[in-house]
Amino acid sequence: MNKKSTEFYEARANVAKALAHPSRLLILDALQESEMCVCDLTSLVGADQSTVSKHLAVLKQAGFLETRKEGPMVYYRLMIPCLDSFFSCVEAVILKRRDAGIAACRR
Amino acid sequence: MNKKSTEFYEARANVAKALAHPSRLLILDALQESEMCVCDLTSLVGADQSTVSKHLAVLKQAGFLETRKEGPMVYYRLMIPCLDSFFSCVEAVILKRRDAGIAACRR
DNA sequence: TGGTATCATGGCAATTATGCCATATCGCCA
DNA sequence: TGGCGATATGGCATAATTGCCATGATACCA
Repeated sequence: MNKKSTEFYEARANVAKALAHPSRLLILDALQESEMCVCDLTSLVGADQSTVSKHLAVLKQAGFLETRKEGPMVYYRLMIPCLDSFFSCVEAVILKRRDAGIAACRR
Repeated sequence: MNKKSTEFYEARANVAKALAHPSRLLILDALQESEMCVCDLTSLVGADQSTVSKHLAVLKQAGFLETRKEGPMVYYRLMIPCLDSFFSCVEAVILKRRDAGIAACRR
């Protein structure tokens, strides 16, 4: 049996942490359509520009995004093609909780 | 385009948050084999029993786990069958960051 | 060169997560 | 009934996250 190391799970937890914020999920969703500059994403998210910039840094550092400079603007694009299956599993969890929710999550 | 609501992303972020801890990922991994009681998982994780119990509560509340009581023991079992695709996408992100170059998503 | 627009970063306060201890609850058995 | 083992919960201290403000850095243009 392969005993997985602590780093194994820490690395995965770091990836999950990058996804653990509504604004970052909104950003990933938007970038599935096409690349966008920070200004576009700032107005989309509706937070301060510095806040959005930090969210983008988190997603880039985690490995989800890459950047492209064009003049004064920075365009972010999605680098992970499997987010669909990722989110469909998340959706399954949400549906599961919604179904069982009233019965199972109340104590 | 259909503008998704804030709750849409908040619900998904809550699911991701449940995955954003190494101990919880270890627990999910272990439960893919078979159901386990809290005492088993406590020794597996190597933390205080109350800590593990709280991790399990997080995973259950998020919709990943269900419980079965047998005498004084509580057995937790995995309720989400798609974690494999979920983690393979996480793995793709990790490889992407490690290479910082070309990495395909294994499906 | 000065001004403006776009992004990134430092710093700070407020919120949230984490982990352990102590303790409560539950099931079982002598 | 009393006691023990298995879990859950409250409380608290510490750490991490979040969001905004202020500011720095860069590109472009008049």
